Amino acid sequence: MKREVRVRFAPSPTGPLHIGGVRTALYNYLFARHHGGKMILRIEDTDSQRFVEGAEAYIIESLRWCGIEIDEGVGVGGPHAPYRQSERRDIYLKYAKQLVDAGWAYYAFDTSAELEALRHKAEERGETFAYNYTVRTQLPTSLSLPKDEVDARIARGDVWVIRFKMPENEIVKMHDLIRGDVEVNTSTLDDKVLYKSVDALPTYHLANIVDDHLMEISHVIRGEEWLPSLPLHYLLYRAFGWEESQPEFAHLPLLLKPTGGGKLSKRDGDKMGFPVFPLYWVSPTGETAHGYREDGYFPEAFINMLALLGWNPGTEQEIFSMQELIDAFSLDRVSKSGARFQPDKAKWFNAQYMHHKSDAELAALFQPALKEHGIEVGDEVAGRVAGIMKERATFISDLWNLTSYFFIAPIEYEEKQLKKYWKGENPARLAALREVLAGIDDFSLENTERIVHGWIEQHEYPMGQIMNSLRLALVGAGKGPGMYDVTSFLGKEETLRRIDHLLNTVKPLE
RNA sequence: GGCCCAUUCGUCUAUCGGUUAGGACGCAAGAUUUUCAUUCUUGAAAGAGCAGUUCGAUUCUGCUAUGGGCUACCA
Repeated sequence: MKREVRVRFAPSPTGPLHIGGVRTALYNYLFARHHGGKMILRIEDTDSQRFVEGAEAYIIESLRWCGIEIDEGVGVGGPHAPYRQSERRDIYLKYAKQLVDAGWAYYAFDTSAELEALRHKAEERGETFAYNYTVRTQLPTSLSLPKDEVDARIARGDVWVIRFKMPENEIVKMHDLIRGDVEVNTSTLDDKVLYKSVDALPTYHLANIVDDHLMEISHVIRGEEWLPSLPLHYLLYRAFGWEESQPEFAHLPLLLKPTGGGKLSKRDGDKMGFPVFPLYWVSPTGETAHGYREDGYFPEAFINMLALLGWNPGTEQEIFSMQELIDAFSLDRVSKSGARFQPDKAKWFNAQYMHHKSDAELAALFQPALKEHGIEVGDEVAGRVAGIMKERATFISDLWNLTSYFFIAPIEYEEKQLKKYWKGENPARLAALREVLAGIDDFSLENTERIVHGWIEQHEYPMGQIMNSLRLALVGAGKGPGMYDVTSFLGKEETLRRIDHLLNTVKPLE
C-alpha cells in the first residue's frame, strides 16, 4: 500500500530564510504536488536563545512570494495543530521519558560549563572529548547515580538533560533517496541531548522525530548538513518503535558560494553584490540585507533558477513554469554534489521571463516607475512602450532608462551622437525630412516607413546618416528601437516638434 | 583530529560500459542592423590522480588528492 505523501518544510526562525532554504522548501513543494500530497510548514523554534523577531513572518511571506503554497501548518492550521514547536512543548517530555524508561536514554546532571571544561582538558591532551559510552557512566548521570539520588536531584530542581544512549559498536544501515545506502558505526557517534530542563524544551533531534511521526510525514527532504545525524534519527525511530511508519529520507546537496569555498552563508550577499535572500530584510537590530524581490526579480524567474540549481529534468528545457516543474520533478534527478550559486544565471533567467511578459503584465509592473517620474499614461500606452523595449531589459527597473524619451522630449543631446551625425548635409536633409513627415497623414509605423524609405531611396541618401540624425532629434541619443516605433508612438505633432527643436537650438558642427 | 558526503568545460549540468563527451550561463569572433540592444552562426573550454575489473571505462571497485558537511544543553 502506498501511503499518502506528506512532506514538511521545517525552518528555524533564527533569521531570514536564505535561498538554500527556499530551494529546500521548493523541492518539498514540488515533490508533494507531483505526488498529489500535502506540504506542511512547521516552525522549529526550540532554541529560545537564537529566536529572532520577525523571522517567522519573513519565512511565510517569502514562501508566498515564491508561489510555494502551504497546505497545513503555521499560518494555515490543520489537523495536527499547533505547528509551532514552542507551542507543542508539553508533548515532548513524555516521549523523552518514554525513552528513559525503555533504556534508550538517561538523565545527565553535568552543566554545560563542566562539559566545556572537560572538552578543554581533552583538547590539551590532543584528544577530542565525546559524550558517549566511554564517559557516560563516569559522569553524574542516571546510569552512574543511584536511583534515589537521581530522583532527589530532579525533585530539588537541579538542572538536567536527557541524553540518547547511543549503542556501542553497531552498524546502522540507512537509505537515502538521493545518495543510496549509507552505513555508520555507532561508536563514532555521541550521546546527543534530546531534552533540556532549563527551558523545558526538546532539542531538534527529539522534536523533529516526534513531530514527523505525529504529523505522519512520509518523506523528509532536507539539506545535506543533516546527513550526519541521520543514524541518530534512525535509532530514535527504532527506540520509539516507529520503524514501520518511518519516513524516507532525501538529503539535498548544499548551495555553495559563487567564489571561494564553503556553503552559501547569510553574510555573502552584500559582500558579493547579489542577494542571498528572497526578500529585503531588516533585523531587529537594524541590519539590512538585499532581497530578490526588491532587486527586481520575478518570482517565477527566481524559482526557475533555483529549481535548476541541483536538479535537472534530463532534457534541454530550461524555462519552466511552476506547473511544469511540478510535472517534471523527481528526487532521483537531484544531483549529489553541491552547486555553486551563480548570480549571472539568475539575471539571464529574469531577462527570459521579461521577454515573455505580455504588454498588459508589463504595464502593471511599469506604472509605478512611470508615476515616480511624473508620467501619467494609461495601461495601454505603458504596455505598448514596455513591449517595444522589453527585449533589452533584464529588470522592470531597466525600463525607464530604456523608454524615457517616449515620454519626455530630449532637452540635451548626447555628445557622441551629435558629433557623429549633426554635421555635413545632415541638418539640411533633416529639415527636408521634416517636410516629408509633415505631409504624411497616416502616421502608422508601416505607412511612415514606406514613405520615408521611398524618399530616402529616391534621393539616394545614405540611410544611416538620415535615420541617425532623426534619432538624434527624437531620442537625443544613440539608443532606442527602430525609428518608426518612435514616430508612430509620438505622433506627427510631437515628432515635428522635436525635429524643430533640434533644428532651432543646436548649431550644426563644422 | 574523527565520522560522513561528494568530484565531467570557469559555472550549472547531460551521459545510466562502446558518444566526434551534449546543452545552458559567461567569454571571444563573425553575421544581421538606422543607433543601442536583441537575434543568429561559429569558436575556445571538461572526465582530479593512480591502480584494478573488463574485449572496452567518464560510467564499476579500491587507494590518494581535493572540495564540502557534521563533530553544541543550534538548527
